[in-house]
Amino acid sequence: MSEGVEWGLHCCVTLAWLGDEEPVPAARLAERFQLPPAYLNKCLQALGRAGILTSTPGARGGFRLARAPERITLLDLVTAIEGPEEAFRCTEIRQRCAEANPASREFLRPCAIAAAMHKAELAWRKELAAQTLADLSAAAPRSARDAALRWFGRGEND
Amino acid sequence: MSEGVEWGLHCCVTLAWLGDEEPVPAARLAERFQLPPAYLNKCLQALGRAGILTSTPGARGGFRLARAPERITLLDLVTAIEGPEEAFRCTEIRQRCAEANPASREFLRPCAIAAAMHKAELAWRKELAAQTLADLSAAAPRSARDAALRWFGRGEND
DNA sequence: CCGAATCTGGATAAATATCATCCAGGATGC
DNA sequence: GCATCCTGGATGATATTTATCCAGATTCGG
Ligand code: SF4
Ligand code: SF4
Repeated sequence: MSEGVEWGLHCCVTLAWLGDEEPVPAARLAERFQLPPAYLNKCLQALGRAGILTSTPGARGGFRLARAPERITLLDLVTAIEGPEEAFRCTEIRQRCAEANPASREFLRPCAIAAAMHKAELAWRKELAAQTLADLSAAAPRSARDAALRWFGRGEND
Repeated sequence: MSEGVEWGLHCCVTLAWLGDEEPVPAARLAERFQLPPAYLNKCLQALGRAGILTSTPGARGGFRLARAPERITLLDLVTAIEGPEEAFRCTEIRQRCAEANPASREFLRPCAIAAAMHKAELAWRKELAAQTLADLSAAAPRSARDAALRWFGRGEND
């Protein structure tokens, strides 16, 4: 799984803590986590395209959550970064069997192997969809949240 | 996910169909699915090390299932090929926070993010562990099994 | 005992995906 | 106007996956 998922999760949790009063520049988030600014920006762009973040260009611009943390699931986030493809990609090696008969109808329906892997993938997605950003930010210790607020200079007004 | 998982699944289902009367050479399995023989062999070796297949060297040697298909789960197979690491690897970017305080005990316990991703991974593994090779070979259409038996020249005695 | 078949495992190379940087363009606020 | 900041494409570096090859070791059949 791409490293950007971890980055995106941390950034989103942080944005949830900060509230969406004013956007946070990508460079500032990168600085916070000591991540490569340009590449983190690419990840945040992906989250923007997925409708998880909204971006405002220009001075005093940046990123903020596009909707309430309660309505952003981990599945949304993972899908935005990793893409919608399943982990198990079937390459249809079955059809390459030496005596494969193209006329056979058997190859049209998904086989048991693909179905089994798909079922497991669904269980994974379901679990991710059951957890929201709000859960994450609530589960973190208060001290972590306070530290983030302080670091971003929002300690007093929130 | 590595392509070898699909190969391994197909090979194991086929081996389950063929029974373990006599082993099947890797080259023959590769021929069956039109896969690169040398690389497929590497995958089968991994299954061997994981205790899913047993290999017999020498003439008339090859691979066979190490135990009954009912006792080989998809999780066994996937883990053997993909390795035991979880998809989500935490790189502890939290500790890189600008004001990270090494003395803080907060960094010792796993954070909410890692816990959430781990929970989803467990759901995936659980689903994989619930399905066995026997389920797969039973779910496949009879014609597929018959074709495999015929192709391997085992149509008469099984 | 000999030779063909077959696995083992390490070295190596090719192909691909991931990670990272850079830059020109456009938008926004001061 | 100018500094800030996002956008998106091009490009390069690095890591992983895929694939090949070869020198042993083992077994079988004759
Ligand atoms: S038989 Fe199933 S797993 Fe194999 S190639 Fe076809 S769909 Fe994929
Ligand atoms: S806070 Fe959680 S997800 Fe982030 S680096 Fe630490 S353990 Fe990993």
